[in-house]
Amino acid sequence: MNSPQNTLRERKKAQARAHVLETAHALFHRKSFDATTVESICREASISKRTFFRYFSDKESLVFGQREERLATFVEFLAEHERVENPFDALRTATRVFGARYNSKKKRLLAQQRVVLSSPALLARERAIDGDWERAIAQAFSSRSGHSPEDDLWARVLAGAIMGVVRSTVTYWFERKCEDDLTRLGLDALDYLERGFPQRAHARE
Amino acid sequence: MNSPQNTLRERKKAQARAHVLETAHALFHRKSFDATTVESICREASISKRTFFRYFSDKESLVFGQREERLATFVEFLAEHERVENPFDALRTATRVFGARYNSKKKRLLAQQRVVLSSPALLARERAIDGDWERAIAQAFSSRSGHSPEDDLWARVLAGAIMGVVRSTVTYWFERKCEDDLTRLGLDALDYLERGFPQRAHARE
DNA sequence: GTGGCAAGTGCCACCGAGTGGCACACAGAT
DNA sequence: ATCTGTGTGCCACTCGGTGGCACTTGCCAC
Repeated sequence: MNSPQNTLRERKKAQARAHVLETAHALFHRKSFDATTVESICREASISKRTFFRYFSDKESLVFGQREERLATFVEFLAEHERVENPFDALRTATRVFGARYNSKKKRLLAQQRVVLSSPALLARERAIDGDWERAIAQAFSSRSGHSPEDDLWARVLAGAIMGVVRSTVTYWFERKCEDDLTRLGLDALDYLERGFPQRAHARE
Repeated sequence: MNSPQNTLRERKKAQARAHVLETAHALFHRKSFDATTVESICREASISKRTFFRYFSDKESLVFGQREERLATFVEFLAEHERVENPFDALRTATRVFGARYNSKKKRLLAQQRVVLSSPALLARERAIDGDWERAIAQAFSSRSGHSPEDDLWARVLAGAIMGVVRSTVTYWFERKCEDDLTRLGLDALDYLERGFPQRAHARE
């Protein structure tokens, strides 16, 4: 339909965008996100500030640029699968697919996460993005059964729990340098949700 | 130890702070959070901008001022109870206490939520604050048993799930004008976590 | 090719949030 | 009455982000 890469205009645009992104991340690496001003990025990339904000809506979207597309991919995937599988099976399938995908991108993801961790604003934004995912999940599950308030509540609470375990799992994975198997961690977390959280021994005396 | 309200200085200060808060919320009500500039608040409250930022670290903390204290209260409560109860029982007790507290403050909470909903920045910040709660919960549960990585992961995933269901539950409660019994909703959500999420009938054909 | 059109860019002035610094005011102790 | 330290006002400044306008440059019709 669109996303044409053929005309010279489009190619130049994409190239310029990529160039800005590259220099920006180089600067974030050298200094930190907060300590890097938009102006310095523009200087380095030989672009005007005004133009920068035509490419990127935010300074923050230098970091989270691809997330919207990722969400779209995920929503599509989920809508596809929840048609034939029950919610948890659909999520398990998603975990396998996306877990494998992330497992193979460890280096890039770790570098990105280093940037995110360096700025409170980015951490906040990350959580806000989780909210979008949560809403998407809730809607997928809510539309599968009737639309009574109870079903709606059930879907939203489940969606909240899912994003909660996903975020904490991924954070754990990052902290351990992505050495664990993300798919395994994710599937375990989903089992907790489906079958209930097991009690730990009460080790205090 | 501290929090002295006796000297004239302190009284004046507290009064000034309260006055700013009052006028600010009045303005947020008239216009919206984003459409209200700090300067206009200062003008209305007869205070200088510089002084404003000595009272409030942020424009946003005009809205979220009490949350830090709430978190402290909650953490204290949780630390107290997880010493003698298992995690879920402690959470159930907390749900009863805090649910009752919130149920009795519906009006104030709804007004505040109206403000929060009017600004994406506030919604993001709200989620960031949830992150603080999540960390606090995870730490309380993690310190109860050994500190093996597995226990740690378990505690953090549970904490993520808890905040996920709490947030979605409270959001639902707000959307329905706080007409439901918050304690009941909260306890149901906790049951989901402890015993697993029930399957809904597959209503599609 | 040439000329016109529209997309893309640069520049400048501007806004709003937040900070640093300094001079002044004022409550409280002596 | 005076000294002292806290709190306040004011000013200038930084940084992210926007509006507006002039200008360049790729694209397309002729």
